[in-house]
Amino acid sequence: MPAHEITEQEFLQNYRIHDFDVPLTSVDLVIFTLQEQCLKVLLVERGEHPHKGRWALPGGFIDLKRDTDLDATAMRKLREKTGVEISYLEQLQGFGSATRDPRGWSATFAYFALIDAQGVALSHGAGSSAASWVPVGELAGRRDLAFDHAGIIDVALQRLRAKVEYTSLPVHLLAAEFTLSDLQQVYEAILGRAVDKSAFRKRIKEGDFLEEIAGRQRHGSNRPAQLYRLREGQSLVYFNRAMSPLR
Amino acid sequence: MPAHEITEQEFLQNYRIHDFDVPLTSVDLVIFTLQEQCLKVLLVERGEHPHKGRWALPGGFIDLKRDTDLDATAMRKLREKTGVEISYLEQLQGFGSATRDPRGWSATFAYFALIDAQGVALSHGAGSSAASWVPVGELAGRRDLAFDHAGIIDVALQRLRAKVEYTSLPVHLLAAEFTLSDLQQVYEAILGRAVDKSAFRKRIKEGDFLEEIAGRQRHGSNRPAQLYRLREGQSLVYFNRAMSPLR
DNA sequence: CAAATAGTGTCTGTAAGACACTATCAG
DNA sequence: CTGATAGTGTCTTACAGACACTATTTG
Repeated sequence: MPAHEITEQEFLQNYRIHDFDVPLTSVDLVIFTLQEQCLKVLLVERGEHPHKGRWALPGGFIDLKRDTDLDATAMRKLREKTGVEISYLEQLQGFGSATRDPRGWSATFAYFALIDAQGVALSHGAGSSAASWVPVGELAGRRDLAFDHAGIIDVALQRLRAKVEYTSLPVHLLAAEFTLSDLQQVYEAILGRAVDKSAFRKRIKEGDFLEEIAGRQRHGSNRPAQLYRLREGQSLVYFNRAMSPLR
Repeated sequence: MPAHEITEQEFLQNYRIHDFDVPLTSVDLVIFTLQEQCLKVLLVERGEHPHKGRWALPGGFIDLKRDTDLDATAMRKLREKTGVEISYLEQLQGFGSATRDPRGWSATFAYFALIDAQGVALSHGAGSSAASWVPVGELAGRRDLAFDHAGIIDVALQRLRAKVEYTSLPVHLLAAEFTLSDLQQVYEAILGRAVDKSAFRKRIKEGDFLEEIAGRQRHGSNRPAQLYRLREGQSLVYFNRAMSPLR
């Protein structure tokens, strides 16, 4: 023990991170996609203890050497599981308690991703033996998810459904080019109710986050539909009214 | 190494949390209050390394023995610093990176609290030598805050200002009994602009989260004002329109 | 009475909802 | 032509903003 007051530099030289207990800290992802008008969540079967063999959210520990920050960890996990490089990713919420993991006090930074699942090949990486897209409707009855992951998915779903009412979020579930009817169907699939076409289109056009792709139309046995793409840098637009009165 | 596949129980018996690196994980609080119509944040002067002597958000490590979950840690910190037992508390966001703390990879669960500061005696607990309420306007120019706390306060302020536009959040900055004029002043202080009295009162009454306190009025040299209190269990009401058009 | 703040009524503008209407393709 | 889906126009409704008006106290 030095007689003088120690400097910050001396303090750091003698500092040992494991001199006191810290919780087990991880990052987990709730990855949503849309397949056949049905909202689905990606789950992986755990290949390791604890909860080996049970289904869980993709995620894992922070790589202290390679991940510069939490977003980097989340992005890496997303890439490892789905191969997807670009998508909508936001932090959902932290979950931490003494009892959520049998190994002891643990905390997780849960993320929330929306991807277009067309052409996504699910990888079976280390630590997970299988992966599958599970319709959110089938999750209600399931008690077999690992840790508190069922609860995390619930919170993610609430957030998604809330944001759909007043933001442009759902575009991220579509491929780069889509029609306004496609987009309307996404809103309807998540909300679980029909929305008025005229009101919907007025709202979207006013939001001004899409641009027509000149000359590109989708043809069917009907009037061709204009194709749109997301305008550069407009990943999330807030409308100033919710989509339907709550009262 | 057992020849058979190990069971979950065996796995847990041999598990050592420090067999691999985990980040230093903490909980920090952005505690807002209103004094003289001015929004302020609680800062404490750090009494220990690192960043000894600099101002920082109140917070610290999770007590793995006593805190059952993250909310409990946040509530405990709030109580230790302010003595306040009941207030509005929500999780803000996680912040984590390799560089935010000189001790190494660290992550924090940032919380967001609103309290009525009347009668709050700031305690000078262990690890902090002084505490003070700093007006948010004075933070813009300050470069001397510890860690990434200036950035965390920025995010908290954005969240607060956004939510004021479409929720009943500001009631939590007032004492239990208040007039509608008091409440309007809080909205105006946070938004930094005047709001129309008639529109404001219609909106609040329709939200139906306040109740008149029968017979209780505040008297001055003018018409007395009805006192209101928050209705039981109505800690946060969402309006279905933002307060002012964003476009 | 005046001064001050509490509280209401009335008009207007904006955007959502309902829904009927027109447009444009394949076959 | 029909059937199908794309896309628009018109009327109504809900509610925020502006702002003038009334109400009730102290002194």
